Amino acid sequence: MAEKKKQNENEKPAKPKLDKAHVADTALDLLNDVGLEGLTLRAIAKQLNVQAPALYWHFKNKQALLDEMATVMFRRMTEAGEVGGTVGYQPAGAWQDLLIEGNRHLRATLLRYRDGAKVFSGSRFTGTDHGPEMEANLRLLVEAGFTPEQATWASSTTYMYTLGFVTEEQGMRPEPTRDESLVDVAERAERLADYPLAAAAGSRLFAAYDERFEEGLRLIVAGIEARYGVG
Amino acid sequence: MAEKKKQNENEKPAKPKLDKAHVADTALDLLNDVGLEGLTLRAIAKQLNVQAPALYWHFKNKQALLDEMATVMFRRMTEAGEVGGTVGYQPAGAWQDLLIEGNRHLRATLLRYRDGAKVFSGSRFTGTDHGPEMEANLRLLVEAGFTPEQATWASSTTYMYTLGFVTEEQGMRPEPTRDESLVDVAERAERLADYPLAAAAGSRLFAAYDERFEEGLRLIVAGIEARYGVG
DNA sequence: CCGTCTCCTTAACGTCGTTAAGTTCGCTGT
DNA sequence: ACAGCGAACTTAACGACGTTAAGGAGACGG
Repeated sequence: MAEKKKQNENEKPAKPKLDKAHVADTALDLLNDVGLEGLTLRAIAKQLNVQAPALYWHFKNKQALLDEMATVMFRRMTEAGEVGGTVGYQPAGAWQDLLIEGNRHLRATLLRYRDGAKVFSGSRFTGTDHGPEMEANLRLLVEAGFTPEQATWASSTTYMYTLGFVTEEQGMRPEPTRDESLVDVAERAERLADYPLAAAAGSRLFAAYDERFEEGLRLIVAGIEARYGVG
Repeated sequence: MAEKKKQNENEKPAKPKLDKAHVADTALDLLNDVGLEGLTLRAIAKQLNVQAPALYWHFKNKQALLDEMATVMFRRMTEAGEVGGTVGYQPAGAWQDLLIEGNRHLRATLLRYRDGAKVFSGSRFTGTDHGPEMEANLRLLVEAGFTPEQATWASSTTYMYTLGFVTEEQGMRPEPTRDESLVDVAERAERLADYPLAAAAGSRLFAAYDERFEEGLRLIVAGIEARYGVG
């Protein structure tokens, strides 16, 4: 009875003791394969070589798991060494770069996971990991000359825009790898034949997400410059 | 052929023959009572004095019903006599009023239904009812001096912002009538005690949605003015 | 009067999130 | 060395969900 630790060659390859982080990681991987509607507790459990109710030892319910996933997404977003992620790092550009780079990175992070925006915006963070990031961002804006209120409005507006944009983007083509749209653009153009501007807008809308996102960001930043008078 | 459509009505108190519009209307009413997660086919059917599978005669599946609900929401939004709703109506203000009033009205419409933004952005319109509205909006912008591309970007950016905003807003306090927030602001402030700017931003964030939405809209419109040089 | 089409019913299937109860295992104190 | 105990899981099951299959009532045209 002495040597029962970790030998036993032809048995299950791994039983590395579940924990919150591991479950959330596995669930995020699975999310890319099956999407949010296929992300069932049973599927996650199977991926972990475990039965579904085992997850209830680590999470009070499915929403708590989703919250943890959102927190992991946020952590990955900030620890990827992005602007404002590490306190004290002063970017070469001004506050404009902070906002643009930050939201660019937010979008990129959400796009890494199928239905990433829905998971993210449907959940709330579990800890206070978002505190330092938020603080650094706001302080940089305040130091650039904004009032705290203006700083809040500026980052909130860009944040809402990015979340809305990616939610729509992933609703149209939820696969992060594939490139095909869910909407048949030709069929749509036919249906809207009587509305040439709307039809033409459609072809601009359903393609070139990157460019459209960037332009929207630039619009908001230009508006902040204009209204708050900080150049 | 059949002229004998609607006689003999003094029988049961209600046998009004289901149709798509009636089902969608009832479902929208029910949505305000039970929310999106409580909006089951069985609950909708019960409200219609009908069994759940009866709905499958009118809709191919639940998503088709949600699409119809979104279409009804859009129709109600435009037929409420809003800017650009009726073709040819020239608002007194400039394109700024078109964008601001239009998005204001979009938000108001989404807020009328519990989880309205989620229903709306998770669905696609069923007909071409949105064609005239979209066309009128874009044409007004083009006539104001925008290129078609700029017009598309301008309305798309504000649209994404509004959708993202209301989605977050309803995620925090999903009840359209109640006023209490889902987040305990005091408890949150305590958790973020070490991050004064973030904590202060929180109290600005979780209250005064109206003001925050308006300010974001003004920021975007100011950016459009600045970047596209149309005053 | 018969057949057909429309619109709905009853019954059931498989899957979902979740709970209850029991089992295994490793640590701890004595 | 061993009883005890709590942590981490299992098996079993419940009720509700979206959805499908099959059938039945009632109006209509020939």
